[in-house]
Amino acid sequence: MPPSDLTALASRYREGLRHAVYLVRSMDAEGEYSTAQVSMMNMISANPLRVGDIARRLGIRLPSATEMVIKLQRAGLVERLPDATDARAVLVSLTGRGQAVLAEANVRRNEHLAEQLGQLDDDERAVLEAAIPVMLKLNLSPGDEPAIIHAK
Amino acid sequence: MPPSDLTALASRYREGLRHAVYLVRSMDAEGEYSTAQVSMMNMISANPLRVGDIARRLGIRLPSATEMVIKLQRAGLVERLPDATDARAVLVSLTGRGQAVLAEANVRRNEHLAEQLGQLDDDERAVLEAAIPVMLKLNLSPGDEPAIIHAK
DNA sequence: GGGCACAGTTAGGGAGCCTAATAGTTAGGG
DNA sequence: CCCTAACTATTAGGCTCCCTAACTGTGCCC
Repeated sequence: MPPSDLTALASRYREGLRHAVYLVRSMDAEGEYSTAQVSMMNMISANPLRVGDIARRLGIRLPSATEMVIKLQRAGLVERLPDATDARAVLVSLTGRGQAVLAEANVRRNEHLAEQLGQLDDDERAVLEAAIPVMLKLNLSPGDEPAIIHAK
Repeated sequence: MPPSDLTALASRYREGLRHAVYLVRSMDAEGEYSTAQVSMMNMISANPLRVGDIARRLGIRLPSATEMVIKLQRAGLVERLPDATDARAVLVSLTGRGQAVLAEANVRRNEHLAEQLGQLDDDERAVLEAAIPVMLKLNLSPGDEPAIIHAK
């Protein structure tokens, strides 16, 4: 594929990305908990994770993860436990209430989005579904560096 | 399509949306100007717009648009002019420097994203391209004009 | 055991969004 | 006409989520 076509596709995909951001924002506006919070809770729902692991997987810096954890802890959704194998580390796990809230938030968000998806026809949905794995591949900063680095 | 499949698709698309958000954030980290700023500037690059029109098309509230305009004005990229037909309104237009900065920002962002797209194979790119119009359809805000971002 | 690396927190700051309250302008009905 | 209701934008204050820099405490290794 010639570079000029790539750039043209990039330009159009930027529009799609912008709309995706709006969609996420509209979902955040509906529910009690933000996308960031729900993502973090989903991340630790299977196994407790260290704060550093959370930060790395969310693509943010450690202090940002600490801040989010503290807020969720104050809301009673999350616990901070010592790691038996390393006294420096802090394990973050969902409380019982956190599990309930998370389950409900996931249902809510899925239903909200399903409502939007219901307005598409079958072909459009198939096209969207096929694109999801590609969208996942496009994630920059495949593991190490956070997505956001403030210039300056 | 049964509702249960819709919800399952919603759940998977949520993951795609999350990655899209990361991608946008990583593009913001690279350049000097944010996606929000570039979108606003693209919006007024053809014709000056009123602050209210900008807010509506960006899907944000009036005070948020005012704030963004003021910041861009202080950076010398944008001007606020009176509307001859309505003394209440304020028209926002790009300065010469704003036009130059915008053109360069669009090029840089497209090249940055094109680099990512270049790592896909042709089938994946075709799938992604086909999904863009569907992504745009998903963002219709009820009652109002759809938020259309003019990427260049 | 001294020094360095690592995990996390604290402190301070910025972008970008919000609601509520305010000032100024327009337009329509009495 | 004028008065009021509706509209446009701004100001004020507040929130989340992200950042860097500086700090505390722990682990490791020579």
